[in-house]
Amino acid sequence: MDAAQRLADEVGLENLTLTALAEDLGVRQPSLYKHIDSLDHLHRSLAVRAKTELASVLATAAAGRAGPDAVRELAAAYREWGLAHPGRYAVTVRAPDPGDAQDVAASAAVVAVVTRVLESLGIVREDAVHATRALRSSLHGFMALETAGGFGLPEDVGESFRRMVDIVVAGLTTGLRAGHPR
Amino acid sequence: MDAAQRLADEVGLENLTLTALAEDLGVRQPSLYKHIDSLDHLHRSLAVRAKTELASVLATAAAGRAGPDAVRELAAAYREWGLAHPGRYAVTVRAPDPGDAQDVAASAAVVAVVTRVLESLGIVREDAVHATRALRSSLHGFMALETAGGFGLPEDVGESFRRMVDIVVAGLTTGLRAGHPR
DNA sequence: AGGCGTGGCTATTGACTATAGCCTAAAGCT
DNA sequence: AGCTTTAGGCTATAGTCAATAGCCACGCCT
Repeated sequence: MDAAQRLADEVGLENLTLTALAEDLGVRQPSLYKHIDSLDHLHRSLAVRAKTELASVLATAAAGRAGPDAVRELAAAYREWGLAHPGRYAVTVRAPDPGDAQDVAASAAVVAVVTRVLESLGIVREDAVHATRALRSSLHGFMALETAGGFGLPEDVGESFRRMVDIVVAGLTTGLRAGHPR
Repeated sequence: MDAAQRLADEVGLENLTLTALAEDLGVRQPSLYKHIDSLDHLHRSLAVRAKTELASVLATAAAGRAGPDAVRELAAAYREWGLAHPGRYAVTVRAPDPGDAQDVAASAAVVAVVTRVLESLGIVREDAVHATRALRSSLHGFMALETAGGFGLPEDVGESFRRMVDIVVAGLTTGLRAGHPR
């Protein structure tokens, strides 16, 4: 698992092949099946680890903060971690199989951190679900486009990220004061 | 190309194999190489088509509208088109090879529509670049998570999308009035 | 009639996932 | 001490894909 994680970060999740992993471990490719059921199962295991790690990173970043400040710290930690560990990050996006309790729990842990932070913005109940989706979408979309090389223009990408987070924070707090505009 | 597009929408871009496409066309797999250079080249061609189509869909949706209303219409059209044509949508995200003029132009066309709409919100110059990135990130992130099955909770996903767009619109206009919070 | 381009085809290679079935060495039992 | 089980390797092999090489037939244009 450790080797798989490292390899995924190095070569990208899509290039994490069992052949490459076996070679990395100095072992023949079929031997890996003594440890995993399938490539998909490997991805799932990596996902559980990565989601757990991400939840902890986010929780640490937001610890002791509240409101807009907490959101900004969380967002910054999210992007930093994702850029530092592209393989791990890619696998966190995988939705869990609803029957897989461990994976579901790991996914929920990430969502829980975000929800807690939004709570500190005063967003609760079913508003929190929608707000969490909005924030997650923005963060993930940015990462997806950034790592896909989607931001061609010379403007600073970090600056864009900070501004996006500010926009979302402003929108979330405005929405609270004004009700939900339609 | 037509068949490839249709197949991609039906089975998903990742399952658009040359073998399947050849079968669909009633032809042997190597014969396809008389028409395309590689699978990657096929993706690139599909991308140019899809980006062009998306730009036109977005332009139509936003035509005759301005301000927040235009953004909402554009966003709704984006999601609708993406959900209706998942294969086409997926290929839209591919960043163009900088040396591929056609692909670069098609990508720019999409960005141009978004930029025009943001202009009608009063966002211009280098602010527009950051705002475009923010809006695109949100829209794409939402679609990516939605199509990956990432929204497990029962809350209405369409409602989440509308709220996210409202949040971003509110954030963009607030940011204008208040300067850029940091 | 000759020449050529278009668009098929078979055969084959090489990367990859996955399965079947064999072997060995250490662990644990009696 | 001797037997058995199990963990973890291995080879061989099948099946799916993309991709290349090289062949052939048809139609068109001179």
